[in-house]
Amino acid sequence: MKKSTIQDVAEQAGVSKGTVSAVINGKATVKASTREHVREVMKAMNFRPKGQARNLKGRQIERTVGIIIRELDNPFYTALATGIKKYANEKGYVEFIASSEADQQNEETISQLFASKDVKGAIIAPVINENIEIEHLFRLKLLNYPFVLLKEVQGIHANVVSINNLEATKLAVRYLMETGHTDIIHFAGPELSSHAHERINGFRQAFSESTQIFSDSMLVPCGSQFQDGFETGIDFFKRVDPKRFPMAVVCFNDVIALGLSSALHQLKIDVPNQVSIVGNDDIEIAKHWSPALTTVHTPLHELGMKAAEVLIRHIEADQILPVENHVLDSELKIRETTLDLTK
Amino acid sequence: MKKSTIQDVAEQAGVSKGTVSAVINGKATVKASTREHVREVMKAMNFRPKGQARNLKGRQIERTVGIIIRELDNPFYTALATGIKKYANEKGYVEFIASSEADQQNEETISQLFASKDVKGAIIAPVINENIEIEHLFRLKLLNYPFVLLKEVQGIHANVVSINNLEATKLAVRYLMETGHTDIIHFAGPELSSHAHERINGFRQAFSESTQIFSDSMLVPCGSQFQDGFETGIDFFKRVDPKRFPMAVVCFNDVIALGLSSALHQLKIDVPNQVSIVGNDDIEIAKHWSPALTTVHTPLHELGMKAAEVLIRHIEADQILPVENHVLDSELKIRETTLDLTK
DNA sequence: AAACTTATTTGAACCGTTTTAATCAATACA
DNA sequence: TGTATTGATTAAAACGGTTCAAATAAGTTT
Repeated sequence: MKKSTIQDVAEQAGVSKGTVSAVINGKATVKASTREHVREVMKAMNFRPKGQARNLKGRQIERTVGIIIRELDNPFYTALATGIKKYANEKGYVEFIASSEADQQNEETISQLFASKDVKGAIIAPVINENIEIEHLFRLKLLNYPFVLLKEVQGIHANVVSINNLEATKLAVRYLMETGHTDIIHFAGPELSSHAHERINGFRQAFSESTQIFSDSMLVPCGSQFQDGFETGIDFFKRVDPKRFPMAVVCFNDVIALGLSSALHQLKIDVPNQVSIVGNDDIEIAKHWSPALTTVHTPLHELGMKAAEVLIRHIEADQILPVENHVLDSELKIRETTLDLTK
Repeated sequence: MKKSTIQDVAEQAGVSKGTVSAVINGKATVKASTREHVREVMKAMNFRPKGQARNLKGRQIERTVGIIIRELDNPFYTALATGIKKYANEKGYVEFIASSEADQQNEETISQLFASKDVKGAIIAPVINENIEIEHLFRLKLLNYPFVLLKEVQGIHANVVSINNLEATKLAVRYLMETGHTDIIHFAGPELSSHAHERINGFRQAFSESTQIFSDSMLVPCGSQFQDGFETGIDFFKRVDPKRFPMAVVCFNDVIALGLSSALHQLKIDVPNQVSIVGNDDIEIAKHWSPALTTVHTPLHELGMKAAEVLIRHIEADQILPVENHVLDSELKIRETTLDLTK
């Protein structure tokens, strides 16, 4: 069954397209009785005017940006989106958020939808996995569609605004070393996550830049959810000889760090006196947790603002601007889950 | 400066519109050299084909729904959106999320944008305040645009899927009464929030349905953020005579309940032995908190799923369907922050 | 070199609205 | 009664692309 058009309505109602259009747009020129009649026909036919056609005529001055995040229920992304929003709103833009749920195909679909709906530009947290597909990004480039990636993607020359994950983890490890820790391990993130890999590399690299020696046994596979941190924490520490304390755990993210904290509490292992914990991200709850979590603050807000700034500049430029690449630095927030052994 | 069109590009490149179109769409029929040349002209002119015009021809089978939430960085809404997403994705829909930041004007702008971009329908968490504006909702109705409200709005007959806030709070109070509490107070939400009012009413009503007497002094203005709960908690309990214990606090939401928990911890007041706490919403962190928070579980997931189900049914119907109204019930989750005095 | 093929390109029709000048009808004015 | 005036409606021209049959160009075969 074909969708009805304004033409169909006009015929059915015995008036011209122009009149129907006037009714749709609430123009005062149409006679009350005609308006009523046309409205009834519209209802009867369940006629929904096509927005795309409506916008065609007359310049559209509307300002919109799209954001493609990877997970909806991850505070990491909502914090990021909040940063984007702040800058974008100041400039009069509305933003639409969509989540790829870490699926390449979804990312592609969404990016094409943004372009096809004349959302003016997009900020994309790209899905990264083994055989990464970037054809859709090339398609955007072909359309001169402005976009900013939140992570470098091999094979495409595009705007990037990103976090220095490597440096972030090095910051954590370096601090622990400086405060006298000699037994440092890493609760690592998901196998597939490139963030996780970068953080593992940061961990390694911190050792190679120090006098301490790295060993593979320092890497404990964990995950990214609270439950992962909790379970891995129980599993690991229930067979650790208390004589080994004090030791320190650098966690892939705050959420598993909190899970670990919870596990240690249950095992009656004292934080930070027996085990020091460092998180990563500095999510909202981290500073409210008891004990407050020492963590590497990821400047999500700044990341979002910067990405929005770059995007909007590119959207509004008359000419195609040169590609930009910005890397933001993290900052260590020392709270209550780390012990300074030099004191 | 007028935006360039495919026509401009064609003239500049010395080819026809059809050829430019073929280049844009990567058709194989165009000669390599021509393609290159046209691409260069496109770049030089920073030509961005208008998506709306591209879609005009050829049936669009695309499936999209929009969600208007009130706050981006509120897990309440992301949980809700996750529920919507689950159902919508199953049905092959992509969703776009936008936040009104509790601003009436934004809600209006966003809803019109959704309609104008042919997003097939919308789920709206409406902004409610003193002089509520619903003209934009009428405009949607005129367009036969399918939408579902997540809260009843006076003056408009539309689809609604909502939570029974009144009943939720009554559940909490009733439980406390049944377990022997006789000193129950309420940390109330923001002045302007209609949720907050409903919950206050629920609190009141629970008393009127019991033998205990309600008094205005039981209502403590608080807010909705962690910090609000913390500060109000300190302020209130630092001047409570310990002889008054045991007492119980029903909180507007989980976030302030956690803030209160934190405050009591700092004041060395024991939860639940001296003070029982009941939250509302059952956010993710509530069950991981120490002590785990007793709270009223708001079925956000179900709410989202139901709203999506109703919306998609209305989107896909040939005829205009009758308006629906669904109210979902909450459920009490008894954890560690409440003491049963009858035991 | 004529006759076929195949590779490119063109031009006109079309998509579903809005817009506006023009028409028609009804009423008011002189 | 003829002439403005006002009110409603219409018809045709946009809007900015896509599509596709037809035209043209380029290569191949005899």
